[in-house]
Amino acid sequence: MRLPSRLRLKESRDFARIRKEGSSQAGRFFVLALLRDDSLADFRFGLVTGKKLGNAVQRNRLRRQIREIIRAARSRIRPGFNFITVGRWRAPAATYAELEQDWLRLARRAGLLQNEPRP
RNA sequence: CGGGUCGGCCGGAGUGGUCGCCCGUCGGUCCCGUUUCGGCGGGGCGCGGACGGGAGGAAAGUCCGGACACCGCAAGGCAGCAUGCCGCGCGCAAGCGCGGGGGCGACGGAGCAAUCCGGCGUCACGGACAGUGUCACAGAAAACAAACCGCCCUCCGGCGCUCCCUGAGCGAAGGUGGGCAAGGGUGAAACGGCGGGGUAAGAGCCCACCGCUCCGACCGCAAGGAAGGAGGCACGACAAACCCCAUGCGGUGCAAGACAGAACAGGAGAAAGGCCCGCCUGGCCGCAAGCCCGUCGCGCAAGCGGCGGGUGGAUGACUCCGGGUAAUAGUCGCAUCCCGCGCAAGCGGGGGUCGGCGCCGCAAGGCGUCGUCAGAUAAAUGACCGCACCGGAGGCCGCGAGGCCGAAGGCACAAAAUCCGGCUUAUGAAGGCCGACCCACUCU
RNA sequence: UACCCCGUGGUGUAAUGGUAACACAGGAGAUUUUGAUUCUCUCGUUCAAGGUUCGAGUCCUUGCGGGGUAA
Repeated sequence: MRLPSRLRLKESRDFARIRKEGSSQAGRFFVLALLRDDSLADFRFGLVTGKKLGNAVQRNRLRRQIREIIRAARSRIRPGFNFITVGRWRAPAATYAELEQDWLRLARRAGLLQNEPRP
């Protein structure tokens, strides 16, 4: 399953809108915020890795790992959502398995995941 | 010769599988235009398409300099800033390399000491008789000489002492005038040091040695050094205080700047006033709006880099420099025309002209290289799994020396953002080179 | 990415190159029957490391940390 950058949220007003009007779930390593948008055929997502998380190398690495988690779960993500994932300060020290477990738990609780994979 | 510790320098991180990200080219597919129905052109893409390419030595910090762009075209002056021993080399500059000179520091040696010599380390190392300023506390005195305690002489004084007692001699405290700077002690720093002579006491007052200042044969391209002579000493420190001298620098920064589309809103013409990115000499003038998003700038470029072999010089290695060889040169800039697509910026293709440099050829004309292939923009270059490597908790075998298995964990610092040169800081595995020290061995 | 500022007790501010000062807060003590008030004492690597200087919070260099601006 591919994950091109076309699905990325890039504009500041999108992020602000989701944080203001959407709902959010907080876990050990991430904060997941999402907002329904039925005009979308697919979903769109944004990533936030603030300066508290470390230097550029650590932030880039975390972002890639989140991207990989979303790519792996893409077939089960319900369409019609904009969501953003914010890294928390503990995340750079965690392993990939820990990050994936935490993110999936948040996504399930937020109702982002469906049980049956989409074709 | 071997081993070890510490420091410096070079060196930039193994391998396989599955999946993914960004850019380019070529396909595939859908749509649009056109069509002589074969195609052609363009645009889009969600294709589990193909091929090629895809972070660093510091990409970092932003401490300097340059390119480039704009601003008043950049001229002069003021202000401000930067640099600062000498020579050579490289460089546009910042700066770097090598050599030399001088200062300072601890150490070693000589000497009674002052001081001198030596190698090592280190230095932002122009100027303190151009001027101004500062030097706290302590101390008598802190920058130009002076004198608190003190030493000495003269005179006054005279409560004391001695003697052969109407007298004579000695004389404390205190005071007047004068000479001196040895000693005291303070301080970061006190107007030379040590020894001798000299003197009422002293003093470079005189002498030897040393230091200092001036002159200086001679040496050196120079910074500077210096035999010798003279002066008896006068000349404190701070310019990373103001400053002076010399040299250099216009300012702002790719969010520079150019353009396109869309959106938005009134007012005015003179004057007042405003603007021109330190100020002046000097100019200009409708105001407001201008974010974001998109296109360009933006990477086929610099006489740029890499590989192999050999040589001379400097250096501790690294490295740097000189000359030669490999080695062979068709590209660049600007203007302009045509076609297609796109709302447009622009993109793609083609033609011709002008200018510049270069190889081959008489000429028309032709030619070809080891590479130059990061270009994102909420920002690509990775994720996961395995094997290597380090690591050794713990376990097993053995009488023992020792051998075998092996978990956790680890596998640096850190990621382009307009480009380039330097500086600084971080880290630096394996392997290699150099220096200092220690141990062992051999020889003397 | 580029540029510009700032670092002094727990907090907010001072300090011509010469003993780091003031207020509030905290702690201990005194006064008071107790408390408040008042008084005394206490609390510092001046962000770090080098350098200049006799002497550095101050001057210089390099780092570290924080903040700001970019119609």
